[in-house]
Amino acid sequence: MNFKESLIKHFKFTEEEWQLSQPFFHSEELTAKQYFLEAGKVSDKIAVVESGLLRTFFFNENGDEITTQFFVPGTLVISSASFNRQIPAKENIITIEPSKLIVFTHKNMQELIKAVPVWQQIPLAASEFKNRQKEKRIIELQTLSAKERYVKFLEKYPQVCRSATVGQIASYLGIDIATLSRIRSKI
Amino acid sequence: MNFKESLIKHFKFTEEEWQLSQPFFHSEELTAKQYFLEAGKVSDKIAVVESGLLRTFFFNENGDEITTQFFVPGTLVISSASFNRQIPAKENIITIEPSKLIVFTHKNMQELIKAVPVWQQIPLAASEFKNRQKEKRIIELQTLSAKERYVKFLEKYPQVCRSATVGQIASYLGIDIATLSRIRSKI
DNA sequence: TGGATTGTTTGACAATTGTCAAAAAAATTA
DNA sequence: TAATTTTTTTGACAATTGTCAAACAATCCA
Repeated sequence: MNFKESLIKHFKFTEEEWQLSQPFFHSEELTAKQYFLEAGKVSDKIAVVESGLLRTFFFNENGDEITTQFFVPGTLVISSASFNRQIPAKENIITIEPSKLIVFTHKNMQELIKAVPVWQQIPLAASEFKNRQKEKRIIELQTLSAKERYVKFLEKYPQVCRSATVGQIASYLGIDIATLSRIRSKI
Repeated sequence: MNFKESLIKHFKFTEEEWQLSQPFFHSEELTAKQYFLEAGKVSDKIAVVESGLLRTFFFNENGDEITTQFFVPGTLVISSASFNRQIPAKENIITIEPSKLIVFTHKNMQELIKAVPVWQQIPLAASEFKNRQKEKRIIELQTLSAKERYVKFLEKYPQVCRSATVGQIASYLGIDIATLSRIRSKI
């Protein structure tokens, strides 16, 4: 299901509303390892992934990269804190693979909501969806062993396992890279 | 800062808007260990904590209670999944101490938004706030050792440490109860 | 009050996970 | 392609965390 179809399905967009909306967003293609957002800058855009793969990361006090999110096709790429409050981002968002995105700038998003009222409901729905995702992730980190977390990750993100490095996945799961390598060798 | 003051400060409520809003919510006092929401039921209300302490928990496959959130004064008590989508809750919300709550029913909340438009912005703001909270919690679970998580918890929730049991805090931090007891004895 | 229940601590030990270093493999680029 | 860089794996070992069981302490009511 692509972006248009899911708007029609989940938010009852009409064909007309879809047509009216189009001028307010655009497509962008990023090559591998290109930044969508850099730490320290104010995020002025969000995007829906059409194809490819992205991740969010920051540097911890030891200078190690900590990956906190992966963005697969169909998901919303956003730094909530930076985009919603227009403050500098603490994290980076970068492509892992070449990716095609549907991009909404902060300004266009505001105008789109005014121009096509059905969009009013989207930010809350998106925020609540992210909330439910994070809640699941919290419970996994809270209750599962390293091996169990990896097994669930494999099930949920089989594509990511092919493109992301062991180091990226390890930091996402809160496991040491050598430990994850051993877990993988036993599966 | 109480509930009224924070609406005025963060959402620019006028005295009149506050007065108009009052008929749409009410105060409730719960004794210790009283349920605010039971797993399996559809949540029909949310609340702001005036005083006291609550927690969310569910049972894992071994039948152990897993505490996933604590609600201190000033915070919003909600099961997002159940309240927003009106589906049965997977988790319980229960008081730890006797608590005083400002309660909004699902029906009243809808009417309040219609009657006093300044409320329109609240659900999104609340959802985004919860998102930022959860993001912080994820990073703590992902990057900190058991001891570090407990130290941060102590700083953030000194009140909770006094009322909650070691078992509740341990499950919240994803630590075995005996291990947390040992960590505590060394601080 | 006293008995029962619930919660906490502790010991002995086991399992899991992390650290450091080096080797092997894979990816990048000159 | 060859050289360089990055990533992954592996070994030896250490530290952290979990398990099971028992003792101890605190709380709850009858």
